[in-house]
Amino acid sequence: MSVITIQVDGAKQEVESGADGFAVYKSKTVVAQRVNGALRDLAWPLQDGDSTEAVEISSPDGLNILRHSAAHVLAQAVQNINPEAKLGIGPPITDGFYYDFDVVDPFTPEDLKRLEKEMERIIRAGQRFVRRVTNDGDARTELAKEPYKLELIGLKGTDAVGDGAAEVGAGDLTIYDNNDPQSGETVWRDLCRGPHLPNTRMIGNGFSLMRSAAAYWRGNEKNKQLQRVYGTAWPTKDELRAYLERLEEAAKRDHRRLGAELDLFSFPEEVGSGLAVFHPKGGIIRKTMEDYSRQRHEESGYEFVYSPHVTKSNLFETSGHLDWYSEGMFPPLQLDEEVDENGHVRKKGQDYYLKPMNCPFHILIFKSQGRSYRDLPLRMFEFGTVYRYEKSGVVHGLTRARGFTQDDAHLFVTQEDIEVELRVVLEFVLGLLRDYGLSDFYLELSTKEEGNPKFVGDDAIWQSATATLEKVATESGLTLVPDPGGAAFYGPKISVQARDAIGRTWQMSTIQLDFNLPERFDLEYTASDGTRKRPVMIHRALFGSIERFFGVLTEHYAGIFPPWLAPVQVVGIPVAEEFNEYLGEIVAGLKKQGVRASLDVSDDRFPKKIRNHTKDKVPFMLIAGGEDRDAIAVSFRFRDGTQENAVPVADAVERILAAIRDKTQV
RNA sequence: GCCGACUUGGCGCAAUUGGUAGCGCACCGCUCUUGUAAAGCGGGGGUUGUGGGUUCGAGUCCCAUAGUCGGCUCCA
Repeated sequence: MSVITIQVDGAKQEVESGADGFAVYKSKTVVAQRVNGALRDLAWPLQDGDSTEAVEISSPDGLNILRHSAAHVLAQAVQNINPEAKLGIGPPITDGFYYDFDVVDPFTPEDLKRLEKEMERIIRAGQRFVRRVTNDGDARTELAKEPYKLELIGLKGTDAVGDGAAEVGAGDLTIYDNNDPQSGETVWRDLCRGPHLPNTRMIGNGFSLMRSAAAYWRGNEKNKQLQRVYGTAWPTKDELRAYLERLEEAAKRDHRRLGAELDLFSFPEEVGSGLAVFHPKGGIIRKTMEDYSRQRHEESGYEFVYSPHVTKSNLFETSGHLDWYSEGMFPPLQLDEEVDENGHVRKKGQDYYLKPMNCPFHILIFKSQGRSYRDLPLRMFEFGTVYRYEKSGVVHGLTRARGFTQDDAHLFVTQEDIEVELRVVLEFVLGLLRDYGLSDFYLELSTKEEGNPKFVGDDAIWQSATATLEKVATESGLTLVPDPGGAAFYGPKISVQARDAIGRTWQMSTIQLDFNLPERFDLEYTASDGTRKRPVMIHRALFGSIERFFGVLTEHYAGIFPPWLAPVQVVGIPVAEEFNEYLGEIVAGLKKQGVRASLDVSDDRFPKKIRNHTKDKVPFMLIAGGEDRDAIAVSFRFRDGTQENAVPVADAVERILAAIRDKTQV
């Protein structure tokens, strides 16, 4: 036997010729190897001079391999139970995997249970995943009964593969056989570029099927819907359990659930899908958010404007919205048409639309008089309520509604001022988001997609606008992620993405440059040299929509709002009725200073009162009995159950006022 | 919009194969109430989302419709 020299995890090693990953890695937690930078099965034979690195099951690559292998096992289980099922694709995704099937009947929850059992059987059998190189012709014969796989073979090597990349890649066309370890027989196969776990046993018991849903083949609405089964898979049962607990935790802070529990808002069926009403407690939070936003805008040179909710159609014809986005608008109200007895139109009617955007109104305000360079930058701000006809399947609590209020501003600036104005706006946006308690950001630069007719306007203008945005974004020091094709139809944008308390990211603020609408509306100002020039518009919203931001904050805080936002900031809880008067005076004093404080004089007993207000997530509970009254003190209790006794009243009041004033969390 | 599931007092849930709609919390009343996450007793409240149908009989089966949920597509 000859000997070859290879690099194993950076160290030189001599091994027998023909050795593979199994010969090099003995650890059971190594599931694959990276050979000369490419992910390979452990069974991949190593050549002289190769460099190989171990892929641990718990590494990002390892988890993907585990999950992709679990997807194969799922597909095998489906075809074992229903041989007529046609295979779509089955890639790993964040925290799990899915596989798409063309089946006559959609999967039921009972089906999923049965599939899990069958998967367990396959996993216990310890089937080997074996890679086999094939070619177009052979693969087509072998997979003749799999129409979707045949389509993928035809797409091999093209960009159109998209999600199918797990099946066919740039290299050889490969099929993975699942071989029974006893008989050596191939029991199942799938077109796949791999790599895979050495055998199914390594999937262990850390997997679970989560749900089924329909999904369009290759993500295209015009294609047939396949039935998708989602699963999750982890190296160990404990990690699976921890994952399910994380989901449970996220469900607990779902703003739709907290909205009902804390009596913040609701979506009455009588009003319509996606249309919220805010209850008094939610109303206080919302008003506080709005008041603070107004105050900051005022301090930063914005002027406040107002515009109506409906307008004649010509406004949105000029803006271009009716051309491109009429599907997203509520249908028109047809007014003023008069028809005579013969059915002939005597007076032509007029279409009115609910506004899906505020910008055209602000533009009209700009146009209401001749503008000079001295007026610029002109910053118009409005809490503008807009209505968008979201498709019925996409409405989602406050985060995707059909009626919502944008904290919308439009800045009219000279070409020369764009950069400095953008910088100021970005700083303003980030500062304000921080005040509301979000602090972990990155930026996304949404640009135009070449060749897509959705994007209007001159290429050169797009390029310079994009370059300016990129420059400002980069200078902010935050991470900048490209988002090709994500721009608005009228211009590129920066969006601020914020991570919440449990690490989820939300798109918050957007700052969009617009060279298009000023053109369409023929906006002009007189420059210092007397010439007429066209201003540039910057669209920006911080919250995006107040409702959505409200929902995000609710989830970020899990309903435990910081005192300045909490609907009830202080509750006085007397140990017994006798102390109502003593505590009542303290509460009255707080109220006089603008604190949202109340005294619990209900018939409930003392412990019940503590329970009630803790559940309501009131930040400060002031408790008083005989000891406290004698010392002119209170017992200061917090919603996490901690308490400080014998706090002098003046100290307690000062701490409450400070927390509210400084917007700190307690 | 597409696929699937779901909808029972304010909220969370029950109701064997179709056979008298129940429970907890909340609410109302009374009694009690000085120390840290649920006092006791009593009471009211639902034509089971809505509209049709099948049946001697429908919360339960069928159709339609509204809404919700999970995905897909979409998100100016």
